[in-house]
Amino acid sequence: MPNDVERADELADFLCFSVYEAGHAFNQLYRELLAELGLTYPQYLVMTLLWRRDDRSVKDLGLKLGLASNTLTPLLKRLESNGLIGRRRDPADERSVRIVLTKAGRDLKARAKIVPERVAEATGLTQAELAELAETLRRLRSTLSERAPG
Amino acid sequence: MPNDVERADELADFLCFSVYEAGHAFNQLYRELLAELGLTYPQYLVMTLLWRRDDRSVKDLGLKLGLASNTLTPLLKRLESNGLIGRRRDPADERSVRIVLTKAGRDLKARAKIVPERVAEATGLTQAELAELAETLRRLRSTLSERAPG
DNA sequence: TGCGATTCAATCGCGCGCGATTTAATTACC
DNA sequence: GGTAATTAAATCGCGCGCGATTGAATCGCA
Repeated sequence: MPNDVERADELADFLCFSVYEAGHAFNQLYRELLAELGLTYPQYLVMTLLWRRDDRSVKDLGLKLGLASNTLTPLLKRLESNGLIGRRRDPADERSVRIVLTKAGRDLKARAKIVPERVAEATGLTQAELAELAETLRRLRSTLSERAPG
Repeated sequence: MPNDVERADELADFLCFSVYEAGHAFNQLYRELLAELGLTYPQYLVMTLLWRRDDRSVKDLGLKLGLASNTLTPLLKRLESNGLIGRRRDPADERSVRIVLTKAGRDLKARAKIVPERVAEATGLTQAELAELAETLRRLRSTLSERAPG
């Protein structure tokens, strides 16, 4: 990619390539780290949420991850068939499906402990830089998704 | 997502969610902007490269985008069947396939001009901030992909 | 010249993302 | 209480990403 970016629209294209590539790079990194745990990146994100708090609805997971049931249902079925979670209808509201960790799912938390450590290390960034970048992206994402309130 | 991130490994998880979401947000934004052009985000990236310089090999496009033929070949066939590009074997090296813009593909460049403008606008960032963020992500991506030179 | 190694594109299989639709349960309101 | 509107998951279709493999063309080297 050329470095002679000058105008805002070229910068936007440059940023767009950068975000695209950074996403790929993170995906690749997580893929390698998660391979021995038998998890994909999105599956790891779901497990992370469940390790923080168990027994969530599909809806709740979807809100945290920005995903709907069309993505989550198949993903959760894979986690279920891998023995990491259980899925059952909420007796109090049969529309809702509650996701709970199995023992294997809870036990995986300890083995997954090294993942964020390795990621932090691989970025080569200081804690302060990590925090700043994450916050910048978080704000950028807010700005982008507030636009066009469709 | 909680804001009480303190240790580097929690920051890494926080960053990972942020990158994941920022990627989604960009995808979403581009999807809306590109819908009227009949392009997807990766297709737009390919077209952008071809608008900069026409007549590239699949290999070259792949190097620029970090994609291999398993992703590019079907994508390029879609662009071809939409009449935006042509694909032909390089007579000088029959292993290689050259991608060239059709008239419709070249004409689309003018209509696509507003895309990066809208994106720059939607980020709500100044030119300086755009440039800095893009450069940070570019460096992060370099660091991440240089690790483990597999 | 011949033959193994390399390179490039294509193909296969699987797991996301997501717009759109469907089905079932619950809520709101008359 | 009955019906319409809403809500939650599931399903369908398609387009990426990507590890792995295949097949054809080219290169390297004796």
